[in-house]
Amino acid sequence: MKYWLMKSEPDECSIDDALAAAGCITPWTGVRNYQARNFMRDAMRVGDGVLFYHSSCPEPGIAGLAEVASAPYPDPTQFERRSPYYDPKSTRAAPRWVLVDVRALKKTRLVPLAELRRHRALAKMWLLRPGSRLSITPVSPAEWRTITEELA
DNA sequence: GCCAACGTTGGC
DNA sequence: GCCAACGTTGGC
Repeated sequence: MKYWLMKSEPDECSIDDALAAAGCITPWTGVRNYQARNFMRDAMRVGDGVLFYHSSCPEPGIAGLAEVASAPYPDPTQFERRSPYYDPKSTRAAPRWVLVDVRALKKTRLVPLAELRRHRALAKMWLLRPGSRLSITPVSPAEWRTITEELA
């Protein structure tokens, strides 16, 4: 069992949107970074814990809890010509981008980025590394414990 | 809207 | 394979 932090722009898909979706399932479309893709493709397992993070918004921070709900499969938006995520270099025979389904579990209080930064126990969190912009990052069991206790 | 950090592209 | 140019991310 592993843990992850996944960023979503609340304008696109907030924790409320994710909880309102059928079965609370959101296909995590639009990841176009190889490192983030590789985490989904190679490392995630159904049932892994997910911190649902709101980014590029007035109050960036952790907004909810979720879990990985599917094996990786090709991101359909890479084939959709009108999608902002269309990738003309990808083919159905050899899809370049994959995603997993994410099941939203609950909305939490918003834990702002600034609060995460203040936590000594979280000093090594990938999200907090200087210059880190990855939209999917691993979370250690200790970091997961610290944050979920913070939310309790 | 700014800008620093980072990833990708493409010419050579 | 190098590296300059360009695009994107995302906090502020």
